[in-house]
Amino acid sequence: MGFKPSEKPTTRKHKRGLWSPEEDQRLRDYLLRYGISCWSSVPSNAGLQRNGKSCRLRWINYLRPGLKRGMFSSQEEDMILTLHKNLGNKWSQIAKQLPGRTDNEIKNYWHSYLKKRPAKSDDTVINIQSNSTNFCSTMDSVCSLNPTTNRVVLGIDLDSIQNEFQMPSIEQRENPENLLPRCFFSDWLTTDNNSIAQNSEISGKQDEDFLQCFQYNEGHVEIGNNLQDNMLDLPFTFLDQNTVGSCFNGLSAGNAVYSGF
DNA sequence: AAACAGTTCAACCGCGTCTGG
DNA sequence: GCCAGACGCGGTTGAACTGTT
Repeated sequence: MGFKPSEKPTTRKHKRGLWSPEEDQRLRDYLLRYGISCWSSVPSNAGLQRNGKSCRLRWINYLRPGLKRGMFSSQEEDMILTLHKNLGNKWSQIAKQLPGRTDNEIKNYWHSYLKKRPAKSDDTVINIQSNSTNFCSTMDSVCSLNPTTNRVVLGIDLDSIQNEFQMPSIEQRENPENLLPRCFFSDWLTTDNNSIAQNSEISGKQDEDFLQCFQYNEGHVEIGNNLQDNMLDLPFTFLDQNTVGSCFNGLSAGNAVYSGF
């Protein structure tokens, strides 16, 4: 934190230090309602004495829906070790491969636990490929390897997703007046850079299409093949794009569904 | 029970990159 | 091309917590 709360200068423009529950609530309410256009304007609009940077960090690391709290599973540990071996301290890149975890969280975990741990054999990825057990569990989702297709399958409990992300019910979906708040799938489903657009079988599709494909495939998305070769270049594919519903047809233009976070 | 040491993790800082004028 | 503001990332800090003596 780098400060002592008791030493807060009264002349400081922005409040610093730990966030109070009231501040969290203000920020959460504001962002869920209006989304993010410009972080620097968020504090004043939300009635906070923080700076935009602090708000952004608080949101990303703590308030953002879909974050997974608590201990890392052994599978997650293995993934971090494998990815860190390949990437080094590219925490944001590593975090993208671990749904629900933040770069800060992973970085802390690395420095607190993994760095001190004796090196394990580095066949984690091979182990992933050699059996079909889940290797990545998150809030209500699991990643596993489809041994037939040799692709990673992300399976998600749609009920929990709907609750967590305030997705519309079937009835709500049919009513275009019911617009979603922004949902926050970017770190669940995106891979690095533009790999989706570049490599995906849905190249060229827009964000909404992507999410539509995801949602109405019973929560299953295959996210790549040849995992062993390059975990960071995972093209997305969809098990069945035809099962997409009209779930997000009610979204108005500019009402980003999952991107931008 | 108190003092000290070690650990955890939320938050800050600084810098590089991106973007729009 | 230049500049300023915004954003994103990795490194660092230190309060709070936990364990040990």
